[in-house]
Amino acid sequence: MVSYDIQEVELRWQKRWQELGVYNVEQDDLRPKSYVLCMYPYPSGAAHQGHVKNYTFGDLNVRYRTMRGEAVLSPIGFDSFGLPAENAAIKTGIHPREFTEARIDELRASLRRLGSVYDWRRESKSHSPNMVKWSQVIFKRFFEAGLAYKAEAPVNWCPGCQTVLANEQVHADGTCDRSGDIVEKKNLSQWFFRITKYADELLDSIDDLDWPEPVKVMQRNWIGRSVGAKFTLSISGLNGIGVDVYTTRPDTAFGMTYAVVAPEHPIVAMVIDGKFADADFIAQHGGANFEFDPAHINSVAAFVEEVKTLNDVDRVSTATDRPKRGVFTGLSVTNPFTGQEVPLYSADYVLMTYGTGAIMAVPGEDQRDYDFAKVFSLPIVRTVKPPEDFDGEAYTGTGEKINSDFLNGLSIEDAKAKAIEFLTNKEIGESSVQYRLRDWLISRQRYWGCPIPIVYCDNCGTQAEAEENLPILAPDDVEFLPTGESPLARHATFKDAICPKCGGYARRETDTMDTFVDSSWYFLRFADAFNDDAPFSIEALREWMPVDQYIGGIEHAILHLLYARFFTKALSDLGMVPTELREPFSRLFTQGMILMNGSKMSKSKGNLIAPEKYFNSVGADALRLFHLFVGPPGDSFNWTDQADEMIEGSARFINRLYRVATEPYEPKGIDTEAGRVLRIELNKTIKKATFDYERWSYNTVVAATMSLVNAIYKAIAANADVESVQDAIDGAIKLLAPMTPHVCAEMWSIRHDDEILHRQPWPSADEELLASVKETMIIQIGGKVRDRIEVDGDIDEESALSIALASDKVLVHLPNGKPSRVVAKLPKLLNLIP
RNA sequence: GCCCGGGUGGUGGAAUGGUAGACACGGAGGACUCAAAAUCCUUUGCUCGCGAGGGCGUGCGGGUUCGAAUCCCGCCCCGGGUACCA
Repeated sequence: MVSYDIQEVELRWQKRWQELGVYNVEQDDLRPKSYVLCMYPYPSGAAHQGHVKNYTFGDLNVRYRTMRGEAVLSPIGFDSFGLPAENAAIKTGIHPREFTEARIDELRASLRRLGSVYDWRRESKSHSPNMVKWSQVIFKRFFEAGLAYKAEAPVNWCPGCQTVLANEQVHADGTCDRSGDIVEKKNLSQWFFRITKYADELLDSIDDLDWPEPVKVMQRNWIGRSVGAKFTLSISGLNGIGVDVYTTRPDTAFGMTYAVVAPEHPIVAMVIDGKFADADFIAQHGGANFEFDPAHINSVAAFVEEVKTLNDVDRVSTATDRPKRGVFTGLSVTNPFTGQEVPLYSADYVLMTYGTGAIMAVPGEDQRDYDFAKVFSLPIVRTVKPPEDFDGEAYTGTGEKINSDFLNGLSIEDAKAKAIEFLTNKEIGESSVQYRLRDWLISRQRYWGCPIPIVYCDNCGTQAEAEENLPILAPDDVEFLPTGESPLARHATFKDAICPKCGGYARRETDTMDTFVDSSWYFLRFADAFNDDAPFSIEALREWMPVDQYIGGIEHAILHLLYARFFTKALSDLGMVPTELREPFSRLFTQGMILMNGSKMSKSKGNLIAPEKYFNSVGADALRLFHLFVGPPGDSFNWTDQADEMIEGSARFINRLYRVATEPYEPKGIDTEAGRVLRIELNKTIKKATFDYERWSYNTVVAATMSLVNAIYKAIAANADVESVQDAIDGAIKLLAPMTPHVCAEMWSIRHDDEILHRQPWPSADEELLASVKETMIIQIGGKVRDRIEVDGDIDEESALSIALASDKVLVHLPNGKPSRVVAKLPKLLNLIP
């Protein structure tokens, strides 16, 4: 079946593109600039099918845009810090650097073998001293600007990874994104990035991004802005002690029949400490009429203990179907709207980490409160009139306000505003905006990451390392042990530092940064990869940023893409990137996954079908073509036995074109009409393929080109003229050049005296020729197709009708011999209504 | 539960309100060959009919329209995200 030496041709062209530097670009390039980037790959070794798909899309875009006359920045690098290398070190004793470099070499070789082209001079590796230095410089600037801070907080600890995790790395069911272990809560002092400062801008500017809608929706939900009111509920019988609550429904305050605090709320600790049974404390707060039954101290303490023993999975995952649990605190609070006292409960359906950790409970209009009220037999009052036929429990719909004194009769919206006005006037509350988004925890108790460039001085406190001392590199002489303690913390001298302020002894921070920090700015470095003075310059970023086309997996919808957006905005405010650069990625494409039996094809599942197998048999071009042809780029593909047959089919098509492109064509006689038909087909295909390239419909580009090749074979069988046939072949080669680059380059160079195909301009369709083509007019009777007739492209309704009425097929279905009505979309369609 | 996608031949899929099933894979038949492979050609939604031709058909039920896979309403199923966020 093979008609050319695939291995030889593919390797030769890979070498040639590299030597010619076709895809090396300079800042002073005069062509229009664009930037195409695939997401920073983690180097896990040789490429898998997911990589092949991803990098084929990337490479295709680079080559297509280059042929369209653009100077395309196409860089590549490796997200080379991370846990697997360190875990391997614990297991095998091989240093993470050595391990990682070997994996990078494998992945790099795979990408080259795939035929992916890059400006390799710009290659980056997160663990290189150069990149570590710039990560640390950026951290230092963040620290100085108050965007990086250290705080004690309840954090997610993964026992499997032996480190803390960001909220974004913990799944809804409380398991670790990477290892799947159940994440534990620990109170630790950790470093955070103040991403919440940008919550509003991160949310609002999503609208303007040319990104897939599902990704935009996920980011909006993750940031989770909600608008409502915050106010204080004072403890009945005491002065100066209260509980702040947050609600999005201040209009329902008249329906508050109890209040709830989270088990971790400070007021709960005060109950357990016996504060409310302490005569001095009560006297201090003017509690002459205060009543408290000390029996509650034990029952509250017991409840808090019970909750503590539950991990997140127990507490959260069965959220909606588990009966509500809680305990009466023994305290009452006063509803400021009604003046009534209502009981204060503690329950774990209220989370300390959201809002104020306390709520007013309105069982009439909130299902969770309703469920709790039922368990504890608490009163339920409706403040919104439900429809007549409402038979649910809590009513959350719209309606007229009732049982709400001065809010009665108002709409919910108006009542909200008036309730906030009431709180503001009484100076016990105000309108408030809350976010689901938390600050980004970046500390990791691991070795193979970028060290946090901070020292702790007994005299001067927490200090950023002096810039001239950067990079701070992790020492090589460490022991990798599965103890859960970072090798850096155990190292004899790494901790020893000099305070940059006073010059005295200081203790060095031993935690490293989350690897998502590295991938939050690497794309900026590519634009100015040779800069020795700064991570990047404003001028270079003005030339190349933002990334015009970003390509990667949907699994990064929140984590990487949100962090990178935050970095861009923060760096912009710090003056390190252009002020007008607020978003890093103009257009995003998320490719589909490769599945096998319904689950993701991956090394850990042991269901990999290695690309090497195909590189060594049918070649990279055929494998690329298969991935492009199999379906829409955004769709997942379930790998079955049929895949091999389809890959064979791709190889067959390539050979079919190769044969016709390289064998001499000597027609016996000339059929000019056959030539004309082929010419029309060629120009139609150029038009369609170009349109489809622009809309990322690569599977239909392949289909259109296959049709063209079929037409070429037909034209040859019909003795079409040589020029028409040769033009059609050249056209097909150009249209396929971004998809199957090697064989196309080879065919072009054979046919055109060693010319470089990928430096050729993109073909354009002959519109004049296309305008002269006859169209097929569909004749419908009452919407059903009854005949098809060839007509001129500019036919008018009158002639179309007379042609139609001359057709027997039409007249059979038209009892009166003429229509009662005519709908014409000429020249494509004529619909006659009987 | 809520929020996104999606449901079309034996299979992957095509069709931006206008010929449903392009293009492939697989199947069937044929040519070439001593034979096989490779290659080339024909055919391939279901159904009635010898045929010309007709009927049905895009998860299900309604609707809008001259015309619906496509738009609207109500369901069913599959995939993903999210999960007591007040």
